[in-house]
Amino acid sequence: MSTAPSPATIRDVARLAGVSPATVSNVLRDHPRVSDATRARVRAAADELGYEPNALARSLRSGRSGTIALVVPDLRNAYFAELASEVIGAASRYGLRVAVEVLAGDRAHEVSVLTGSMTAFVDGLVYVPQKLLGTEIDDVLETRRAHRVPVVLLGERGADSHCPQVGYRNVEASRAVTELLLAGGARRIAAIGPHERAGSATPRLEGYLAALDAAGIPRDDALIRPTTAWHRTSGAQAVAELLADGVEVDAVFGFNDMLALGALSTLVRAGLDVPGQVQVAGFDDLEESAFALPALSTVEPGKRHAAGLALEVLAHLLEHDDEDDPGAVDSRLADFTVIPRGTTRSAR
Amino acid sequence: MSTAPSPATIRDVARLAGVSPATVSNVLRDHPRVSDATRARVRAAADELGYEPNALARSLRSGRSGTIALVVPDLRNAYFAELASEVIGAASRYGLRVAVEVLAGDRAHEVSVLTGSMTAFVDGLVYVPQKLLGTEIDDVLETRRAHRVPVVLLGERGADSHCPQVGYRNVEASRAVTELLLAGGARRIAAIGPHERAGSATPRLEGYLAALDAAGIPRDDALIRPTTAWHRTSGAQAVAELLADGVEVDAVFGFNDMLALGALSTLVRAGLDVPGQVQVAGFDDLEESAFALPALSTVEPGKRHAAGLALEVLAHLLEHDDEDDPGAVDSRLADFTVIPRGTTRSAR
DNA sequence: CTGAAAGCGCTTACAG
DNA sequence: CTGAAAGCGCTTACAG
Repeated sequence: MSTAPSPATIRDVARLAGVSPATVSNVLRDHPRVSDATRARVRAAADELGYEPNALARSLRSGRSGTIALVVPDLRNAYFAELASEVIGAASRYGLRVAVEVLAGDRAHEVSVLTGSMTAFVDGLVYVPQKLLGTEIDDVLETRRAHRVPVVLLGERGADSHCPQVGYRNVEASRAVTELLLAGGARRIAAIGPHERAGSATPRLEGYLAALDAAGIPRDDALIRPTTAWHRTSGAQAVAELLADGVEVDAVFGFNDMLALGALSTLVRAGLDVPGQVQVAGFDDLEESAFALPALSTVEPGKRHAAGLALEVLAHLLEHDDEDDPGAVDSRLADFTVIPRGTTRSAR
Repeated sequence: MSTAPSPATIRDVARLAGVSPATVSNVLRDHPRVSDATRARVRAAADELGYEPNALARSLRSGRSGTIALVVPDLRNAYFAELASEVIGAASRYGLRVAVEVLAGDRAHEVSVLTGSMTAFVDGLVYVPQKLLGTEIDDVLETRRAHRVPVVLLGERGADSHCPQVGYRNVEASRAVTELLLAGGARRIAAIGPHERAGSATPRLEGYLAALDAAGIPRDDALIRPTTAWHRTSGAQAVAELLADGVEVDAVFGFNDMLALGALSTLVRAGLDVPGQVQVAGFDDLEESAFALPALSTVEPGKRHAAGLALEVLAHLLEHDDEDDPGAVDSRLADFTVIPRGTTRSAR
């Protein structure tokens, strides 16, 4: 107690129980072919010594840790926090633990997280790329592939990658939520959030335009307000500029809930009636959105579904790590749900 | 390329470079006593084979992984998400990676996260307890201690534990924010969030009562509204009940920002003027709070400071793992800042 | 049912 | 400056 004791090893337990380390190992992993008497003796010895197997050694020898890593851009962003919770939930259904690693940095940091660190200790990876794009991802993940660690991509940035991917029906969901606005009588819908970079912005713009097109409404570039940062402040500012420019507008579609929430706050502060004068809709269905005033209409893209699909694919790869054709891409899309709330007018 | 290649090992590199594995190891860890010629040959061989050291083996042998685990209750809760980001930032300043593990479950799950899983692969632990209390924590962490993995507790639940702890000045901060309400002219301040269970509720109630006492205002139990869940909905409901009960109130102190935000939304929906008729203040300074309408007055308890202190203590233990007296408790408290915003009236 | 041996892939003194 | 040897703590066939 006074001198720091070395942690007990399997050999200590074996010696105390009067058996071999192999037998201790068999008892501890519930191997059937061990006599009850031996089993009891080993258990007692292990208890007495407070023995806990060294997970590092076990993992090195067996090649399995029972844990996967989830690599996400940023937990301060509620979308990723909620998605992470879904991934953790889905993993537990497969008996897998999750270690979350956060990127929140530059490209070099993203590369170092993927090549080193925790990802080296895990059996598989669910990866939501931040700065890296399709083919770069494949290059960086070469290391993981060499070590037989399967990777599943979650989100839209991995387009050209050879990794299996799970994503959302961005075009369709975006179109559906735009149609909710149209059904409420909107004719001049601002789109907040498009940009040129890879990711969800392009398909969401496409869905928005498709809805307008189907309704016979021509595209008006004055209503399309680019923002690369999809934060609350960007949404607030984009709408403030829209109003300052004197652009006529009767609805706002934020490409994610944060943008929509920022837009909503600007509209309310400006004294406009939502949804009377201006309707608002977002994309993501964050928990917070239900509590906005008025409650934000949005589309739930299928976070839980996507997390479930990602784990289904990953669990499959974990089982059949050697047989698969490395070129085979297994891509799946989650189901979405439009959620009308207080910021939209109900259809007639 | 067609048959899955085994990952290259240090022996493969050694063979190709015509040296011993020990030399390869020395080159890769930038050991100085290696000739430039050998160094170049080893580097070339490693590149050619796409060699990446097996972190598991390295860690087993060297006893260091360069990663710590952060164990937190729930990432959906913005407070923990923001705290996690601060811990990650602080760790990077010590050259440490962070693997986040989420509890979000029952006691048994909390125990299993602490004893097994990723915590077995890391050099140290920053742990924000959820269900476990002081002495139980020590029992569960016996395993980590045996393996010489230092643990630092973050938060208020570990009171009786022998682990070093970092926390907030709950009483003082709570008193200071209550005094902000008093300075704005409040006399009937509701306290939302007290409960009997371990944690921050008790000291925050104490701070609230101390402020009232100093101002010569008697305690009124009708204004003290217990809630165990510190969510937005609980805050909204508590205030709704307060209003329904016809209790006279001119200010609300939510024991965290989520409660305050819920309270604020109920007040605004009820048509009350904030801060004209009722002032509101919270505790935590979540990013979201600055964007409420009106912006929420609150107290920043020192999340970044606490994260920095936790890492300072942990880094110290990592350096001096054997010399320390296991009974020594190193507790530190973070500095707080009162943040007046739109939900309080400025003092005269 | 149990044990001796080999080995997972590294790093660490220790010789030379 | 470089290499042979031992060993981190386990698990895994393989004998018996």
